[in-house]
Amino acid sequence: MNTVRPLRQDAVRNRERLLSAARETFRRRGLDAPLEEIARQAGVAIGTLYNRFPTRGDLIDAALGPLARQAAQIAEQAARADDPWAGFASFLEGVCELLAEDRGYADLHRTRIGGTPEIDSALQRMSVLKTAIVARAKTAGVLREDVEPSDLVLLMWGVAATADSTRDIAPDAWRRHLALLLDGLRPAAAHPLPAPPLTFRQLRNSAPG
Amino acid sequence: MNTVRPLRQDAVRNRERLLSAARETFRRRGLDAPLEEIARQAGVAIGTLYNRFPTRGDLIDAALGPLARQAAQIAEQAARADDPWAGFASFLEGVCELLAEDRGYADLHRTRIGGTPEIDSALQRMSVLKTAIVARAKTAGVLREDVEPSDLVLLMWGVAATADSTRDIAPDAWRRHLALLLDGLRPAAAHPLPAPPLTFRQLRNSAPG
DNA sequence: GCATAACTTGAGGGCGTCCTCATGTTGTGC
DNA sequence: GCACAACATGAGGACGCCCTCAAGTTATGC
Repeated sequence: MNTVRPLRQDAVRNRERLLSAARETFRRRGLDAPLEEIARQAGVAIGTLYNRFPTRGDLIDAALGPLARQAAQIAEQAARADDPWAGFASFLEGVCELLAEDRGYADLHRTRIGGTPEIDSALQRMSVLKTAIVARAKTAGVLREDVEPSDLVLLMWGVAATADSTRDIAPDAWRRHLALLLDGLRPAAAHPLPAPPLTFRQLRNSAPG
Repeated sequence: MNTVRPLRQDAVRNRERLLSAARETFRRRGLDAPLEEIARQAGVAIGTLYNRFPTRGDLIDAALGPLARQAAQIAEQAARADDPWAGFASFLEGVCELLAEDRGYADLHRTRIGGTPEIDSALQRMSVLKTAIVARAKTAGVLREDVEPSDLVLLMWGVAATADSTRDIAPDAWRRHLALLLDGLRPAAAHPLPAPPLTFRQLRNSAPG
């Protein structure tokens, strides 16, 4: 349990540059973007990248931590909203906005790679808040009773997919998709659902594709 | 305009095997599956594959033609249904079923690669029928007025994405997603939509990802 | 059966990406 | 300013995939 030796100044600078390049590249190309491109954009040799971040996961964790925190913050704000429906809707809209703007975050959201405590705890916190937001909306009678938090995950994956396909051509098209979904989530619209909701276990094991 | 010389018998057999392997592999791995895997599964050298199908597109066209026809058939049946809503819903459900079962068809649907007349005309026919199905449901008053055929494309992409992520773990999860969407498409549920629908032009230029 | 065109084969060059490591460079503490 | 640990570098091996082509094999028509 010895103290971590501080980085040398040039190393700090290069780390900064790498993170900035990683954020940008992951945002545009997703989490499986070539690492060599990130190094090039950072103006640094590929070896330096591997020096600082031995695995892709390490770089992802360091680069996307802030985004995960931002997502948790969105959930917190939504949970505190005066109107339960407005809170519920703004949660979905806020997260989908992140998903639409950042391919990297969308990948993270889908595959939950996060190994670092920072990301894990942020995602955990968001998950808890999501459950609370759903519960509050249900008891207020503004959300249909038969939807579960796990459904929201599926729906957000769907919105992320349309956002992905239309990003370059109509960056707001996903809002239409989401609006239709929201209308389907209101109690007035409810017709019986044909399949059981996903369990947490199922959700954990899905989507490495 | 000379007649095409018939293939040699062994060539015919290899072609058959290649198509069968391609259907299977595309179904499981999507349209960018390694061609070498298809050749291997067909029990044929890679050169033979390139001999018969010079480009990936050629192979896709030949392998997925039947599926495109099947999709058009689904649309035809849906257009002929007695109940306009049932027809509309069965169109979405039928196409989504294809998308969920076959990653290759989902890719085709997203990227519209088809160069062969067979696929092109099938997709074309489906597009026309889709418009008719939407129109009929609207005039019957069972579908909200502000949705356009192009919206259905987006929604289906979304369902395909969730199907993709849950295929191995809960093969019917997408039905829940679709059911929620359908509820959002009913006139009773309608709240104003926040963005204009995609134009055909926009749809054509989207999603090479 | 034979000649020949049709077909098959798989080694191999090209490419992009991953990751390592020997070598060279630079910041830091004394 | 020196010495040394910390760091940076980029060539290069490994891998998987693409696609070609010279050489070998086989079906087909006579």
